[in-house]
Amino acid sequence: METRGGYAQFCPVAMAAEVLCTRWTPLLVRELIAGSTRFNDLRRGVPRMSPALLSKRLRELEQAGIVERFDGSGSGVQEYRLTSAGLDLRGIVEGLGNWGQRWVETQLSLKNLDPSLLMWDMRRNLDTTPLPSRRCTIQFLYPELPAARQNWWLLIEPSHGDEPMRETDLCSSDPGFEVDLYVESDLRTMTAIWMGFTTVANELRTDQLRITGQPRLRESMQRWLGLSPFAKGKGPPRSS
Amino acid sequence: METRGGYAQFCPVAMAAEVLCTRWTPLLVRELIAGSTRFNDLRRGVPRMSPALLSKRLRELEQAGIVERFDGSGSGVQEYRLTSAGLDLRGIVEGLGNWGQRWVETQLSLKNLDPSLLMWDMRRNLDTTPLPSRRCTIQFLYPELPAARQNWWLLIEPSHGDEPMRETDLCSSDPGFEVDLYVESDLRTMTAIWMGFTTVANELRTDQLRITGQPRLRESMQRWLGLSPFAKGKGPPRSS
DNA sequence: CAGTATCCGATGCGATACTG
DNA sequence: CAGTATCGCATCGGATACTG
Repeated sequence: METRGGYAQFCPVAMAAEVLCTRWTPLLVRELIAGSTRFNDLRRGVPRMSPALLSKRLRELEQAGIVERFDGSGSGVQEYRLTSAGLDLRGIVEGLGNWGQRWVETQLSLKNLDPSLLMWDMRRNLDTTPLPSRRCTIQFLYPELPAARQNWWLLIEPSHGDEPMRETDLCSSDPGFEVDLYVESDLRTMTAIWMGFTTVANELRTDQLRITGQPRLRESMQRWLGLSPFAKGKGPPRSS
Repeated sequence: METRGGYAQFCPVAMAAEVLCTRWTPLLVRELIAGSTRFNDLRRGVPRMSPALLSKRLRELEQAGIVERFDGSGSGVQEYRLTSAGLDLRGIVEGLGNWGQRWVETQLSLKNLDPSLLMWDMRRNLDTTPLPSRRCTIQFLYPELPAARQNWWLLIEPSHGDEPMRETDLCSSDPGFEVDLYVESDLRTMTAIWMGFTTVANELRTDQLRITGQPRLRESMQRWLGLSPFAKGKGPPRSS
């Protein structure tokens, strides 16, 4: 007798749940929807998932017709892209996120802090329009964390001509550029801002957040720092 | 080290997936949304789920603030009702169902036939308005099935005054009333009709479906038999 | 970098039986 | 009817190491 097989129900909810509702899968799909295409980029979005399992899930999604794999630009680099069926999952993942944001205790969310995840998410949703067009380097500090996770650098490359999309990089070791802005807070505060539970202004006021550096960058932080795609009444997870 | 705990991510998708994406849970929620409130009614919607697990899931959902349990009408009968947070899951479950209907191979759906589930679902979605206001008894026959699952009776109680909602019952043993309509087909055909993959008229034409009894009931079958809630958006948008 | 191979423990969950 | 108790196994998946 098969244990733990499918649901053996013709109901479409069952068919969908069978592929989608296994461990890590919704988060992986979220990461794909958000625009990551390469193995190690995906890993950054689901840091505690083992590579073996990630690989397995990707194969499952491929087989389910949700993901397509192909060689990215020749050099043997694999890329994973959502198929139409996969893209069509966006509404469901958004639904999950919105539901979570609405109904799960804020306190509970803020029990699961993770700087790498936060920074990776922030990097993806940066709004570079308020930024000067030269290269910007913004350093984040979380003094309460162990040394290896205290410092993060967000690099926004110079804008080329009228290309609107600027390259951004996230580093956890000093890239060596002069820093334009320092942002310091505890991880919980920064995460709460990101989630839309509070604001930059608010936390500056109570000194939970300290910013030093170029006034222009400082003033516009609430704008260039995006918000989580699920922060109150916000739109879909932005892709790239 | 904890194995298989939560995701430890602050992302709301993770928070939601943690409660919702465990085995059987989406189907259980579907059943609750569909209106079942009592333990054994819920069981009929998820027949292959063990009572122990059902009980466990209900407790989990209760703890997650999705379900509320209380005494139904005094007699110690427990009822399970969705809270506001639970009702708010409707969009997600519908999303899953619509996605499944659109993207999972029809053939695959029709591999998982289950007469009790089909009949239970049909009973719930009957449209009684085309039916005469006296009691109606409709018998379904699936000749290819083992004896115990061949025969099903749908009882639609007489309508009282202008009460629009009529009591309906599903029996798998002869209730003894005179039968107004016999419907005979293989289970696959009936399921396909229910899912919106084909129509009553179509299957009558090819003799996959045989109906005998009162002409009025026979003619209106496509109407009084509802359709699966997911039948609307059917058909994968072919990769045209 | 992009994964695969192997190992193995915990546990999810299926089956069955039992209680008020 | 409405569940709870118990058992046991398979499998899920975490950790680690290894390969092209």
